[in-house]
Amino acid sequence: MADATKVSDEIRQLILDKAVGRFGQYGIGKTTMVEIAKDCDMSAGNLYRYFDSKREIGVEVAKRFIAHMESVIREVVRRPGLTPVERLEAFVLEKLQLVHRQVKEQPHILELVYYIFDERWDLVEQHRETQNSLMSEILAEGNRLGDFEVQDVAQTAQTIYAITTKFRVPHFMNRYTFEALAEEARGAVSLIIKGLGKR
Amino acid sequence: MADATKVSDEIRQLILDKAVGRFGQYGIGKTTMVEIAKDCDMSAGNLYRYFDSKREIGVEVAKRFIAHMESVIREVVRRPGLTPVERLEAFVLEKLQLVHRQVKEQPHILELVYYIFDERWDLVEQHRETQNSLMSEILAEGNRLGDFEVQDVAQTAQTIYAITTKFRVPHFMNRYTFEALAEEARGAVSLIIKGLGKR
DNA sequence: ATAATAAATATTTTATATATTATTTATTAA
DNA sequence: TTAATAAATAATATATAAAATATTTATTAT
Repeated sequence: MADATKVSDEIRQLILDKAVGRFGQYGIGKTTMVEIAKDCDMSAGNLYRYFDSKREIGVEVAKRFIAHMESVIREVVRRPGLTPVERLEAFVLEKLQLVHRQVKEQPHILELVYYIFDERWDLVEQHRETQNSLMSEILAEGNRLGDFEVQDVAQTAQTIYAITTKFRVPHFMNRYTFEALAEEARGAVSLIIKGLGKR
Repeated sequence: MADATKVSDEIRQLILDKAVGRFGQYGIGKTTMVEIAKDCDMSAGNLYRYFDSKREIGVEVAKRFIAHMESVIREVVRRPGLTPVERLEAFVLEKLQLVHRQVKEQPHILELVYYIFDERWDLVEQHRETQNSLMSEILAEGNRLGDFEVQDVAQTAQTIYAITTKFRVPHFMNRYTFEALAEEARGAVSLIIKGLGKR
């Protein structure tokens, strides 16, 4: 039984692997269930033993993408030896870089994210909470080391997340060059840092 | 001669007046040139003596809307007797309120703004410059009165404009309630103000 | 019993015809 | 000569038919 579920989870993962490839290159609309099935050496109908719908596959792929971003950011931010200020800066600038590169290199994956924006707002909120708690971690460490003097850590984290929105929403990536955004982001970070410091 | 152009400008304004009415209520797509012409008691063909295209009418209506927002904000921000901090807060919160109300009451007008996003990015930049110089005004006054201690006024104004993006982009108005956004905006303003203060 | 398929059906997308509307031009009035 | 219109044309949007694709179901294999 535990075995059966493991096998079937492996097949789910296989399907998702193949789906990312197609979705990333051609977009969800131009990818057919038959194509995904062929990539997995199975029939289209059989996909439905593992997912309810193409839509669900799309959502799972988007979830993976979000999870990937979260882990990259987490790793960068927690890299040993950084000061809290450096962590905060990394948080904002790495995310910008990540999203910007994605927009340029595999814009189709972002279709899926927009998908989630419309259908699974709960996942967006969950992501935001994850990011907020990472930011809270940075702020708390800053407080501990005496670099910051933040009263309400959680609410300040939320504020910082809100005001750095421009630097991670795909929409803006096509309007400005990466350098223009990065420049603004650095300005934002240094203003924020001043705001966090001792009075 | 000066007379002729005045007359023809009056007709242009009349056309725009009628167009706003239709566009605001039904959107640009559902409004026909014949309808606008009828509202003006003229033939559809005659509209082309005053505008090159329906598209141009749309752009001019959007320009008006932007100009209206600019004047409301300018007035609020320059209201006598406010402290620089109050002006800054008014700048952010009034804009939020204005856009939010617009989204709820006449969403179609924002179609036109998106229109401009795609076709007349120069107007968006011009608006941003206008807003930045208003913000610079606030910062300079704050410096003068000793409330702020801003090194580079212009660049700080730009930063503030960038980090308050979430509070004026229509897209976000449907995702969050007004109160949620206002709460975040207040948090943002107070963080910004700490960042502007003396070290 | 579980896993898979192939065939049947439902849904969605795409292509095409039709109708509406934007724009231009020829004509008339002030 | 300027302002306007009505009629003609070009472009766009809407409705419809055809094709492609997603999903379900009946059947077969393991």
